[in-house]
Amino acid sequence: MVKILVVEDDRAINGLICSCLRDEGYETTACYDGEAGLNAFAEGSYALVISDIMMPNMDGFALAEEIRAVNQQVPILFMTAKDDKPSKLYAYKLGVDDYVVKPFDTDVFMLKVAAVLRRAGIEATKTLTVGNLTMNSDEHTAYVDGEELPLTVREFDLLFKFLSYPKKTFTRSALMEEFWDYDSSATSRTVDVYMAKLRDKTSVCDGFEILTVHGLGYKAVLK
Amino acid sequence: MVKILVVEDDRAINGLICSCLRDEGYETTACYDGEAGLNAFAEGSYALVISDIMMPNMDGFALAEEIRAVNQQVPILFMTAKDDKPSKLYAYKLGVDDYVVKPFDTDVFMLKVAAVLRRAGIEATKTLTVGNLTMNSDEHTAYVDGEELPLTVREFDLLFKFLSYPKKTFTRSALMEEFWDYDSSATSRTVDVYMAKLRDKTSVCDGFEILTVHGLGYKAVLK
DNA sequence: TTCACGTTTTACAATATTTTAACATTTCAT
DNA sequence: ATGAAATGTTAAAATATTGTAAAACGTGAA
Repeated sequence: MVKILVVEDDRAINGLICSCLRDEGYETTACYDGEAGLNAFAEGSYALVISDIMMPNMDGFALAEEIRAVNQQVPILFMTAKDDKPSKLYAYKLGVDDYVVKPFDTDVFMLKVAAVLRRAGIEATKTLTVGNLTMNSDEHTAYVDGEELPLTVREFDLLFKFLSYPKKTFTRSALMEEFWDYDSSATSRTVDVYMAKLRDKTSVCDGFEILTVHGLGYKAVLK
Repeated sequence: MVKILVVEDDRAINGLICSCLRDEGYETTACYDGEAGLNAFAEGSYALVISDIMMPNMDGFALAEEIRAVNQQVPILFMTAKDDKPSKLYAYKLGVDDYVVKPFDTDVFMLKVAAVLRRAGIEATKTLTVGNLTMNSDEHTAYVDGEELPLTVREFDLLFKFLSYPKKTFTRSALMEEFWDYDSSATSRTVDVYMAKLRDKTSVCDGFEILTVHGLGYKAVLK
């Protein structure tokens, strides 16, 4: 199920958008200010964020910035009455994927949503580049300076996850829960072994580093 | 008839591309600058636009922007010598569907064209050529160096799929879901047996190789 | 029915990956 | 500084996955 986060303080508009999206088969979460939006984003895994710009507590720009700090992948679609060029430029600088000026036709809007998701589905989410490393989840391949870096499935999954959320610390148990079978009896020390392997294999990478967070787990940081 | 618009100022390259595309059964229109491309696009109904980036009068980015202003659907494939990241990002932001860096192999290029058309939901050509192998999905026949390669229906379907998405890894369950009956009780090991058969039968092919992705499934890679 | 042919299962060998376990080293709180 | 706890490292052992050949199965044509 594709989940979309809708952040818009005007409850009527928010409701309208959510209902249209649900008609199209998406699952929606409504938030009425930027802060609530950011909290909701941290909770669930959303395929797309649709946000107004002018909102109480935290505006759309600030929200986009906060989201980009933890996630460079998720597409963000701005929706606003502002049609001035500086706002537009600023939005694109933040890595926003599209910009819709209110009032808009819901049909056109839905097409934009579909286009953004399609683009994200085809390109953005499936490939990831950090420094001289490129990972492609379709091919399940990793390349360093153009040369293939052989990774096992588990190694690939772990590295892809870490690089998808740079700076985020993952606990051993969170990783085990996500990548190991429900009934796997593996010790959490297993994760440590994988980290050692990944550090070894990615020692030729120049864009990031896997750090230990003592007492918690691991994280990848960009450099 | 599927019509493709080719916008490229280098007449030699433009001619080469058009001739390859016509060989595959597409109808082509050649334009030698962005402005001419835009006019041509407005005239006819094209299923795909292939465009260079650096061109006189109007560059590829501007052309894509103009096209997107009137048509959000048509797939656009950029073709360029530029391999810099900003250009790439900008291209994707404009809703470009793929990006080919020159010089490129015509085989790979044709496969990309077919893949883009397939994603756009446009019926692609029925024949596929990789190295000395040619497959025709209408006739369900395969030829190696002009000689027929006998394949069963299932073998044909699998091989055609793999070569339609080179480098993409297919899991056993995805393949079973696509090619086996809903209520088929076949084990996923069945797929392995077919892979062995295909590897055996295509051992005389020089254009690709079927690789195992341990823990996931299989993929075909061009060589 | 038998035969031919494609499909599926099975069994075992060959590989590759994952996990354990042991010991080394580092970190952190006291 | 010191010791307990956490983490690093490594290789062998345990598992899991894949390759392959042969047999079993199913189906339609002669």
